[in-house]
Amino acid sequence: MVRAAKPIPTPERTPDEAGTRLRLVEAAGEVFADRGFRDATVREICAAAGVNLASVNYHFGDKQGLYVASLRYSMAAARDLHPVEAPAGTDARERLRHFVHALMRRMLGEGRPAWHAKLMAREMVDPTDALETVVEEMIRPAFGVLARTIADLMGERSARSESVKLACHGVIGQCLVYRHCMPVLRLLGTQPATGTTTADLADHIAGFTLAAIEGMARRGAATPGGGRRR
Amino acid sequence: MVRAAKPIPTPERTPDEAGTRLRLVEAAGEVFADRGFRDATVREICAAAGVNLASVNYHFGDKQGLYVASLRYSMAAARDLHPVEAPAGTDARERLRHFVHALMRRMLGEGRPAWHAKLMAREMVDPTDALETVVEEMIRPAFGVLARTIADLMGERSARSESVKLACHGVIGQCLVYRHCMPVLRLLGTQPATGTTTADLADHIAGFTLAAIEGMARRGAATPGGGRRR
DNA sequence: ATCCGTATGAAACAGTTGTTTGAACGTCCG
DNA sequence: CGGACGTTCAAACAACTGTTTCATACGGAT
Repeated sequence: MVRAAKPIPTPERTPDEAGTRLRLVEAAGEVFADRGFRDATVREICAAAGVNLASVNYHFGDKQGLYVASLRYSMAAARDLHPVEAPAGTDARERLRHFVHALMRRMLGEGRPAWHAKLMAREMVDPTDALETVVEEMIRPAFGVLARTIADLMGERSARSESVKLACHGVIGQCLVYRHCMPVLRLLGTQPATGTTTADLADHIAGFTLAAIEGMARRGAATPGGGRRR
Repeated sequence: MVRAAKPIPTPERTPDEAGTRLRLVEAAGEVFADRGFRDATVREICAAAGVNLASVNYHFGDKQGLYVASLRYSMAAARDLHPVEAPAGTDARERLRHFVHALMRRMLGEGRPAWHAKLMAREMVDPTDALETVVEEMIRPAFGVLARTIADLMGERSARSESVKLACHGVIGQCLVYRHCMPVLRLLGTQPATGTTTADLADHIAGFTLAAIEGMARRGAATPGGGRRR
């Protein structure tokens, strides 16, 4: 009766109220992350959160409402814990390194952000209506940071040139493989050696990318003259 | 009664019998590819195949049986249409180019192999019991081809060295991004320009990778101590 | 204390799912 | 002809899902 008038009661409660709502979002994030939106049942989520079955509909309207809430929550956490933008004034090579490290920590991070990347991976492979939000609030800004960095490294004036875009895709792909394909790598036996840290992987990817960009510039400039990049 | 004794009646029928069984596998491949295993309903698959609802249980035991059948079917198609191994005697650079082209055609190919890569993508992001089969029959052989090629390019004796593995992951990641993230790229507006063909993308990835490998070799040779950052 | 809006609880509802059932159909062989 | 066999069919089943319902408990303002 009262409830019908407001499917989602309030966008956010008073800060001290960290009860059912928050526990639901956190449990949901974890369950959605490793079961997927459809496979995850609200019963399982509620059990994990220790709340009543009806709570999700009361607080979030429906299952999808809870899903986008947990998505937003995990995006905010990732942005806070692993910002992709380096301090102003950092040179392009170090900015690239910084970006790759942040992205890799997002991909392979432990704890809360652990399911962040899983959620995103699922959202990419089979998108829901929430994908647009994710792209606009999370991916587009990060991509802009990367594109400007790459453009600087390549000596391109526009961060929107085709070759910059391709290089960006390459960087993202190199990172993504460790989130999207980890079960495969494990079965293959090519997962990073036990001593290898996330930072080691990030260093390799940044180095690989830098070598590629400089190498391609050298090759492009080789015929006319000895034009060196640095 | 008779059926209980053989959940999956026969592995393969006589060649001319290209009826219910084949139509089911093909319809299932397509539906599984863009709905996912759980979201796809046997009702939808049967409707698409124009067969009775009970056929899937009769011919394949259960839904999962149909799933692995369609997975095998699509793997075989991809292997036949886009072999990753270049003719014997091809030099390493050209072998890399060949591999990347084949992989990219698998990822972005039209028609039958279109859903092959989608199926694989889903299987990687959220694996079922079938993943092990996929890895052994499909991914491991292909990975071996790539690893030997990269090892040759890097002048490494062993295709199993850590740096070879990392470079392989990089190549695969660069290709994967176009399958796993296409909806994101579309929303971002960074999807390949309209004139860009799959072959163009493959050429870029191969060139990028070659430049990276050669650049890293040069850098390593320049400072014999091992030019490590950080 | 009483009232009222918010929140939680247990149970039920309605729809969809994979799977099973038992009958019908066609075909080959005796 | 007449069973036997492999296959298809429409209908039903049992389990599970997201969602709703209505009753109850709590907490502060009157």
